[in-house]
Amino acid sequence: MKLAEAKDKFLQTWGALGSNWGVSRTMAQIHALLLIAPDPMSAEDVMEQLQISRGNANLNIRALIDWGLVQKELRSGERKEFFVAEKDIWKVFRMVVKERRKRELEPMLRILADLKEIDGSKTDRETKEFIEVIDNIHRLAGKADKSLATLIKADENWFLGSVMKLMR
Amino acid sequence: MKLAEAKDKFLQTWGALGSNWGVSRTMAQIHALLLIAPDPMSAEDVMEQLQISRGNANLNIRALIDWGLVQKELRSGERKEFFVAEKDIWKVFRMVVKERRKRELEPMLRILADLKEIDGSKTDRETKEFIEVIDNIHRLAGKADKSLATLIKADENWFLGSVMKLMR
DNA sequence: ATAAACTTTCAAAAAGTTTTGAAAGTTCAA
DNA sequence: TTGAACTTTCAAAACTTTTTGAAAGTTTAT
Repeated sequence: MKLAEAKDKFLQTWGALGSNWGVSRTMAQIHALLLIAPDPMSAEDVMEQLQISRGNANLNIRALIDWGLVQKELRSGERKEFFVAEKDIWKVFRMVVKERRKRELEPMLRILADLKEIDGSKTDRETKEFIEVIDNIHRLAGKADKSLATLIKADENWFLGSVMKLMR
Repeated sequence: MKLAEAKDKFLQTWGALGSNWGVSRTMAQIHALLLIAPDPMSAEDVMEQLQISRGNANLNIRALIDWGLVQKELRSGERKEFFVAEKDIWKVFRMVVKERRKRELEPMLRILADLKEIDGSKTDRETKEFIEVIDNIHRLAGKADKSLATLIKADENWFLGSVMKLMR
């Protein structure tokens, strides 16, 4: 396989993966592009390489910065902004987990806590079943939340090393 | 909060969550509905409660069965099919992880292995950077794959218990 | 103050995804 | 067999998300 072909395949694959991870297709592609770029790229460079519009490029680069996956790099004497991706994949993974925990898990925990406050006799089957299910979900979600909080802070080798050893 | 209101809120919340997890909105709502139902429900029941069409109900119930989240239940003397959701949330979680591992992680691992086969001098910066990045991703993805394989087989208390203790 | 070099915004268009519902298919009791 | 009771399929419609591109905004050198 030629380099150009491999690069393209990687952009496509990373893009597809992204849409399964709450990161939009283009966002993931821009990230992929920056990941394999040996040097910082300007918005213009990104637009050209991925054949996307100025607005689209701008929007998604901004989102990547928001997620903490890309950083601006300014050069003295240049007005243009350049961008670099975080290249430590373990850090990227943690960033994504962190962001999703904030956006999804935390709101859900609040709602579940609310739902348990349902009033009425815990005697009829419907109510009983409902409370039981919500409670189970709430407990698991709580544990997951704590585990993720720790994972977010953890060092790669330490984490994967211990978990995998543990798992024999 | 009244039971009916709480149920509705739960259906909406679970539906929204689903779309972040590779399970379509309606699919997740049907799952939620079955989760809190004290008894098995027929396709007709689901259609009525969720106000969705026959085709939609059928398609998504089938998908849920595919994912292993819902099971058919036949009653002798009745031609209609009834459906029950898996109510053990930890099992549900494992099922989802298992399915996504198969659908996303495994194909990606194959592609990454391929991408490393790139030919050409590892001397120029572009090629070097590319191989380096792909290799890092491949290694992390491999570790993740192994960890997930173990998690899928693990028992809830054992898993969360040990990981959380470990994480202190 | 001006203009060149950029970045940001946003409404409209395109693309992608999900849902519908009518028609076709299947199963089973009689 | 037949037909009633269901389930499945699929093309078209509805809805959602993403992308575009032109216009507006910002910054900096002169």
